[in-house]
Amino acid sequence: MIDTTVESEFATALVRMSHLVQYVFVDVSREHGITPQQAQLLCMLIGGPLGMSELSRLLHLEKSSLSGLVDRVERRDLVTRVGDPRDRRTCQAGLTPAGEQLARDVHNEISARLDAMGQTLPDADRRHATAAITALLAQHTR
Amino acid sequence: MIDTTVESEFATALVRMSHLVQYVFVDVSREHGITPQQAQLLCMLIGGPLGMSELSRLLHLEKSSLSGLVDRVERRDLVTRVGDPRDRRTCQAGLTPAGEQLARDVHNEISARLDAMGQTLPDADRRHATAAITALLAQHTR
DNA sequence: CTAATCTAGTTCGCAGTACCAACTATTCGT
DNA sequence: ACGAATAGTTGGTACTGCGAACTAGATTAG
Repeated sequence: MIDTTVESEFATALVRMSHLVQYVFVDVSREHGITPQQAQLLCMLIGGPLGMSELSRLLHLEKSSLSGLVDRVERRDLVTRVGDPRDRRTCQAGLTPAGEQLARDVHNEISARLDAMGQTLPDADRRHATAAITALLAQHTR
Repeated sequence: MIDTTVESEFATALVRMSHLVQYVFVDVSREHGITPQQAQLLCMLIGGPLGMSELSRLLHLEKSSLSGLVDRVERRDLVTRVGDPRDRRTCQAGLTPAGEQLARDVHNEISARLDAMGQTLPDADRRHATAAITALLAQHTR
């Protein structure tokens, strides 16, 4: 039997790294009493409120999925929907004070853990890898 | 108001890269009619059957979650449970021929897409980044 | 200016994910 | 042989994410 499975060190490294990052997300979110999806949403709102359509695009979610996600964090008083009087169809999701605090805590904790991992790398290597990844992201995020 | 949010380029790059990889996983899995979790399980079994406990550890899932996941792929005839006569408590999950084919297809397609992304990087940069990530993974995977 | 259309978001039903607690069955230690 | 440890399953709950159908408000065409 022929082994038809392609082995790419690059792809393998990315996939395994991705899982490692996911696990950090899961762990930190859980420690703060929310789900990773909710954490991602909160972190995305740190920069300011965003419309539902915008969020749905940023999070790669169908608008119906997003409605539910926002419902659940709103029920926890972490986010509020604010309507726009200029276009009464739309609304913006923004962080409540509690949500703002939680978002920053989660964001900082995740950054701290990933940075701690990065410390095991020589500074030059880490900077080089960061630059390469950032360049790759720039190419593949429209 | 003070901005208490830490900004780390390294952490940000990892998180965004992780999401990009996740989207590839979601897209490819969907195109093959399975969920990303099922795809991850199938890919993990390419190397041969594994016990439920082993899988639960590798996938960071509670054993009850894994039972359900294996149930669902077994219902689709992609995986079978095989009991061990030497220890009648345990069982191994292994790929069926259809599962083997699907696993390889999904794995190859994911690798191909990630490699294609990597092509936008100079060879030296890509190799350097791969080495750095691999080193980091070695440190943080027991 | 109204009718047709488009857009923004919600609701509903469904399958899947993941957890915990409780359980069964088997094996191991003494 | 009996109590403890181990492997896996079951059942209940909350959350995730999709598609289809829907509501309401904005926009465009005639």
